[in-house]
Amino acid sequence: MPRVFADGCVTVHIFNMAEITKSYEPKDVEDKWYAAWQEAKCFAGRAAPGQETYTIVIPPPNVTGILHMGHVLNNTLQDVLIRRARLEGKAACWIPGTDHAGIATQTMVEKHLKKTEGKGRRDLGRDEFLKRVWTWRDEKGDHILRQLRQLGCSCDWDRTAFTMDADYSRAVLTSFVKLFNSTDAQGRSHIYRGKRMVNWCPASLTALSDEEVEMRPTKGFIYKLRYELVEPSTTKGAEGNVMPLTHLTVETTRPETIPADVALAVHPDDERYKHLIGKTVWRPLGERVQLPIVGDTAVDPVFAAGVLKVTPAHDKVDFEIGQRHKLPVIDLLNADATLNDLAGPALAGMERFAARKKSAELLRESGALIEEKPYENNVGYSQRAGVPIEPRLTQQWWLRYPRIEEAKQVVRDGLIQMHPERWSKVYLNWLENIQDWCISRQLWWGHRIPVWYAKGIDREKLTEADLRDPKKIHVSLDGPADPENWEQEDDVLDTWASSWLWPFGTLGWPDAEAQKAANFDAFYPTTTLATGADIIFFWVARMIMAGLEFANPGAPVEQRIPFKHVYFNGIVRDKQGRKMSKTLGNSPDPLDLINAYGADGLRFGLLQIAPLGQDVKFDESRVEAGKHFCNKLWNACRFRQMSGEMADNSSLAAILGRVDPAHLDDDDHALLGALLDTMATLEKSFAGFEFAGATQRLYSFFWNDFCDWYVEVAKARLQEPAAKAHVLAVQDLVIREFLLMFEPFAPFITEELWHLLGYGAEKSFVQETRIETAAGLVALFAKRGVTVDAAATGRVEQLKQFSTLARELKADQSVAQKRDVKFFALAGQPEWHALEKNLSKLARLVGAAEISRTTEKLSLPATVTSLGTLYLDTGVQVDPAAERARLTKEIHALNKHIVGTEARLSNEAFTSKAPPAVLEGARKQLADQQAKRAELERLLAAVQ
RNA sequence: GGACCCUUAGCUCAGUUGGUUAGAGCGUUUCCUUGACAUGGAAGAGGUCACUGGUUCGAGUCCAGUAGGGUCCA
Repeated sequence: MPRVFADGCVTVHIFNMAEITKSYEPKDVEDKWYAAWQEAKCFAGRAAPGQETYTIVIPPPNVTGILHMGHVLNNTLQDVLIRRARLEGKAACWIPGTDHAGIATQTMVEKHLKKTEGKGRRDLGRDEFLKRVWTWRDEKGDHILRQLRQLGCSCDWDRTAFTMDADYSRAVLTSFVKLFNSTDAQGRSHIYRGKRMVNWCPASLTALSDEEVEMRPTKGFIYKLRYELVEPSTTKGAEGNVMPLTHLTVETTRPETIPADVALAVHPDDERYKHLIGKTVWRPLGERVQLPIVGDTAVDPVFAAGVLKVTPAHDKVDFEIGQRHKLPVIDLLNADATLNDLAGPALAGMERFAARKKSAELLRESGALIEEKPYENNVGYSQRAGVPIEPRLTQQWWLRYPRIEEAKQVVRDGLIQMHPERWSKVYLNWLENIQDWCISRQLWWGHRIPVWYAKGIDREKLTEADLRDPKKIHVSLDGPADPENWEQEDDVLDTWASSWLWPFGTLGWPDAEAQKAANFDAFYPTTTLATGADIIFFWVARMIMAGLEFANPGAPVEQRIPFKHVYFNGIVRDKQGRKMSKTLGNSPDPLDLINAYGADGLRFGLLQIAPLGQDVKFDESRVEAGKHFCNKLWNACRFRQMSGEMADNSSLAAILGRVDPAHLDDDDHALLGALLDTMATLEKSFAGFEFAGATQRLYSFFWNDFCDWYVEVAKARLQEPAAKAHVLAVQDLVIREFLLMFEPFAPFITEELWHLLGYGAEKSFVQETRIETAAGLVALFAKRGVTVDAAATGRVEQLKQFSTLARELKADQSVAQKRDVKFFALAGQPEWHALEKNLSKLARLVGAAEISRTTEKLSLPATVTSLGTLYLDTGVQVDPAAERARLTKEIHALNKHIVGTEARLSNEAFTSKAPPAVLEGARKQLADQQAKRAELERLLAAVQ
């Protein structure tokens, strides 16, 4: 379909060798090529026998999520890796998918339900509610996967997985059953059920794992309270004097829990109180009862007055103290953190924070409150719901992690490498202090735990032994044969207890047939996991343990690990350094950026600010620069097309066949040298996951080495009939190799240009081409009789400096734009020889009518180059004073460097200890600087 | 309290085994629409590399400490 641009330019997209337009318009190109790639199924992970594979599993985004900048960075990185692997000839497989995200999704649907129908989930019942969630997922889900296509992600979409898929669910339940039936090193079942203190989220009404709790400093109050002794006593003061004692002073931030106090605790060695152990105090709030004073080493005698109120139901430490002293448990909180009747009539029914205020008032009235002062302490918040969690004693399912030691060892041994390496320390530290994992959630959306209780059994009172009694508990994938006698567990599994199977669950595990169909043997272990360090515990560590436990059982450890490399990308932050988040509204919509700058521009721009594992502040100007770079590439190719007839570009051999070794000049050699260097740099960058370095080199190679210099100097050579075909061949070669290197970073524009310049046949794609290694290209050059002359780079560098100095001189003389000026070079024979060969292109570059040799010293403005003194004849009278000032300034600047170099060289320690190359470099530098200064001084003296 | 990271130009960032005069993009100053590209070209200004000390012939780079910022774990 013809497209008319604003400037009236009309373009028609035909498949091959169309005329290149004036500027790059990403939209059409992106849509067209993505559709073509998909149609050709060229992202399919297919491995020939023996072919090296490269596998990535996507960190599955929430099924109802939308693309944000973090996804863009993370997925661009994965796409860069997978596309590069394809170009290297590996069987690349990138498995996409989504996570059912239990709490997040259920909360979202519940909110929607409330808003549209005014109902809660319990009004609908479990089955009906789940139907609604699935409908929601079908309507709103996978949006993010479509967005990833717009970014250019080359996932194998036929493998798209979802953690709630039937197959995947079966994998999740299988893992549960296997862990339930297996034991750890101490012979204990990996999975058990127990009434323990958990992190309870009063908003989501479920237990959370420790990892889902976030400690936040929170401003509140601390209340200093009197607990009256039933029998007054004495205590020892600071000087050992005996003083009367009528009450104990307790400080607490949670006075509303006093009705649940069952004791006071003091340190057993505390001289002030140890004689009181066994005595009693009056509870100051709630039912007026006597509380025992117990001695426990968990009490910090230095904190506050050294007396702790013991509230076993509402604090983890208190619970443990309660257990040690066989104290009762009074739970006065409901699931939603309102107070129940045990709190007493004054507080019952109140919300916890209101109850806190109320109880402080009551205590003040009764005289028990001594003081109330502002206080900041760390409070655990539900990461998802953002409310303070409550420690709560409930029955939950727990996992004793399998393979903890092995999981440490594979990282220590380098079988799994983390990039940057420092994260392995964080990982190991977590494993050293690992706690059992609370895997049950009181939700409906998720994998329902495959446990059935015999009807009529009291679930609250089941013992460890009962759990192993098949008459009381049934655990299996498909449930009991006589379902009428059983009731299934209501809880579902933590979302992470499904996604920890992701690297093999997406490859067919545990079904042998499915594994074969997915080519599990070729693609597992996966190669690289790219993710954020914020989920190193949630996901990375757990996947490693799961892989070791379940994948390729019995095989050597290197076949069981889930991945070989973990690349931690940084977190994308806003200009103020804040995390980008929906609530802050500080994240630009990536699709807006794609519309404004093109997907390639966004990808390239973001990678330029994404150093290894460091957080990045998002800077839109980088994305704009990415777009500009694409446009530069586009126009360089456009210029190539306009410079001469296109010849056979269909293969590297064909292009090399058009390169004429007899016509290779210094510029060709320098350019090919830079190309080889860029290729080598990329090879090194990919090996070390250093993307910023790779993008920088690509940028400078193409823009500076190729466009700014080679293309400009080649303009003169293109006028020579004998050299023209050769020069075009060199350009075709370099553009081809550049497109191959650039394709992983900018797949759309490279694909388009690849075809426009005839590198690829119709219905073929860049990624089907094998990229050469630098060494491989050197060998191909050699076959063609070409040896890249490394010394040419230095000679070209001299010419670059020469033109810069010539332009600078013109600018100084205010004739920067005049093109009819004359230059005279006062040069020795070798210098003139170097210049003579390049006069036409130099004249063109600097904008001169003529550059010629002079053997006489002239009275003209001049500059000193490494190829001789260069005089500029503008035809206009110069101002001697200004000339003297200019030369003096330059001499002054040069002097500073000479002084420094002289000082170094006159230091005997330096001359005796520095390596010869460094020493020689310094000597040569000094000689050059001194010669230049001498010449500048001569010029200065000559100005009259 | 423990661990880790960061501090380089006005802004965002490179700078991987220590070695000429520390780089890029954006911004900024001057000049330029010359047939690839103004999404461009040319020339320029702009840095005590947070601070202090140490190791070394030589430190942005290595070591120790200080200050500020950030993250994780308790």
